[in-house]
Amino acid sequence: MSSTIKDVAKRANVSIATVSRIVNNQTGYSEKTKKKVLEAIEELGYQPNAVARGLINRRTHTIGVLFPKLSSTFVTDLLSGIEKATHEAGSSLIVCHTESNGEKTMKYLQLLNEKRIDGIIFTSAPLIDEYYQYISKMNVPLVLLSTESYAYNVPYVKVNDRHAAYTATQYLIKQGHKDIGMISGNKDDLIAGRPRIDGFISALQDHNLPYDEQKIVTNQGFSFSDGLGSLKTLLDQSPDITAIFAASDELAMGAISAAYQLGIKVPDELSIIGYDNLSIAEMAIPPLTSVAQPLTEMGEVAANMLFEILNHDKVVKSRIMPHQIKERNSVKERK
Amino acid sequence: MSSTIKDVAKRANVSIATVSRIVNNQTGYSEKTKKKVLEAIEELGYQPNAVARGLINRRTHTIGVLFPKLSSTFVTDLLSGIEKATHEAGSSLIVCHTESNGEKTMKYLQLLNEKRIDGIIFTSAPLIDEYYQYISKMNVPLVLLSTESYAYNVPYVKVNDRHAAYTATQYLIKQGHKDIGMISGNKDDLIAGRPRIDGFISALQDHNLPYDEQKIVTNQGFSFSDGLGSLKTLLDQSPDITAIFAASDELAMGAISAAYQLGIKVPDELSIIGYDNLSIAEMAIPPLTSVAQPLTEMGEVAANMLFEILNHDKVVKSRIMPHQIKERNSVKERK
DNA sequence: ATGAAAGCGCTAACAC
DNA sequence: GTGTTAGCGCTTTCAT
Repeated sequence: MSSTIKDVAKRANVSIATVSRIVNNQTGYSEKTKKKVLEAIEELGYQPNAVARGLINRRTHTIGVLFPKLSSTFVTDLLSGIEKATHEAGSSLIVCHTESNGEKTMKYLQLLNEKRIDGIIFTSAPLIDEYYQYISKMNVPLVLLSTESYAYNVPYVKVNDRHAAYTATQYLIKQGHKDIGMISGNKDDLIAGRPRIDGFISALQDHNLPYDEQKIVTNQGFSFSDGLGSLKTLLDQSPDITAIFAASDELAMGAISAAYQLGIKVPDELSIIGYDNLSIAEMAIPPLTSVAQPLTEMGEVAANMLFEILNHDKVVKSRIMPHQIKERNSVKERK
Repeated sequence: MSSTIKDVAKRANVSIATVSRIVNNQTGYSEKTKKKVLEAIEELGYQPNAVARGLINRRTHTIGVLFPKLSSTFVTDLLSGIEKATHEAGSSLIVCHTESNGEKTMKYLQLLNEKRIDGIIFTSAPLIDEYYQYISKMNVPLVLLSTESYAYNVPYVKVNDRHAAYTATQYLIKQGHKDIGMISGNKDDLIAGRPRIDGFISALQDHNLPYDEQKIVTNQGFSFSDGLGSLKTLLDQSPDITAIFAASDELAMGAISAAYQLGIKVPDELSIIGYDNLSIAEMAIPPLTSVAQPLTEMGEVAANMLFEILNHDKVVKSRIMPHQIKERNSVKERK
């Protein structure tokens, strides 16, 4: 049904080469022919076939983004930034939800390869050797988002997790808290788990506050249900704490819910600070103070990096994004 | 860098036609050649070029999904269902976030057309004439998700909003509430706004409960901040209500937060039921009772519908998905 | 069972 | 300023 460049050429009484030149804003035609061709295009409702273009130009104007199962609004925020920047750059986005499953990731990578996408954004998961090797062979640029690689030199966009955790803990300390606990994610997760724990411990030590292992409860992940279960454990281990740093907002929400069930008043009896500043933070009761990551902006930056490489062949530098405390009402000053 | 069918043919000492047959599991070659070719493929790491295939087959194995800005986890749930079914069907998904902006939608539609995607899922927004006409010209199948069209005969997947709202209200009534208010979305939204209001009113009338306009507060949208502002208005208008039906979980969360600020105890002094059963519902304090829509499943169903049309040329029937009350602790029985 | 060749819709090099 | 032609990587007749 849809017409081709041939149809346009025929209708305007020119060759397909001329049509191509005009469609691509090149030079080498008179104003008169241009007008004629444009009219023919209009009349036929001609839209260039991006598939044919992709075949010859070796550029599909499509990029792929991979992400594992994550706290949902975390993903949405990242994604909407990526999507925005991608479309502004005239490309489109193929999303691949890997469910933190290695096999599936390889399948996706293969798919993206067959589709000859222009580049990849790899999100929130460790870039293991197998993936890296495969992507290298694909020969397309790669940007890491909300993750980084210690083994390979791949540009990334993320906040400094250790630093952000330090800031959060320090905030609690400045509010007068001296006995502080942490509900953490997976301590074996070297990207987001461990650094936040390290930042927490550093802050305590730098301020000469007591620290021992009983101050931390670790979990499998960063989810609400992890947080729900962690509060009691933490309180059992360290009954005297007056404040908690939770390594994600969902963890914090879980802790708040658990506190409610236990009859512990937040923030009067216990202060809690979260991490991420998702939209759920403002819905909490009380509204959750949190370390904000600029997720949407991070998504945009990552996508723009990719296009920088793609369009200008530039070597890009990784970006550490700023974090900041978003104050709400879940932390109380302790005199 | 990546090799082509030609390279494989050369390496295996056969013609490209033979390679093509083997790759596509057709007939017309000996086991011996097959083995030879498969080896060559393996050695070269050959992956067929989907772009070239798309050009000749007129099938890109890519579908597009359009959605406006929405309560974020609502989108994620829908999206993950679509994504799952799409990849299981061997296709990929291009996401287009339209921001409820008409102009942008047309641009996306054009883009999807140029990319020659196989089909479209149109989500959660009214299918206006301009879109419908354009998609018709594109000549690709269309499925509506979480929306429907009264003007055109387009298959859709959604719950019966009016019925679901009725169920929610009836639940409140069965819990002994006689004076019930509603915090609604946009009353001019004929897809999700109006039907829920109608369902609410019907339930009241069917049970001989008093109804007047003061019982309902309408909003621009379905957001948390809409809900935050609505509670006081509703209580001012109708001070005697003991229960509220909120037309979305975010609206409900907003109302709960407002109640907290006002010192009103939920559910002891005021019961609240939400709509959607998003993941935030379980994070609320108290956990929010809500009318559940099977969002992920709806996404899967919509995608599968599209593939049904695409692969088997079937005429598909619209699907009304079941809703159900997910009981938590925000509604209290009133004796 | 296998190969040669045409062609999908387009771009770009070359010719005039 | 404009047209002719080769070819991107593949599938599919049509021969053999």
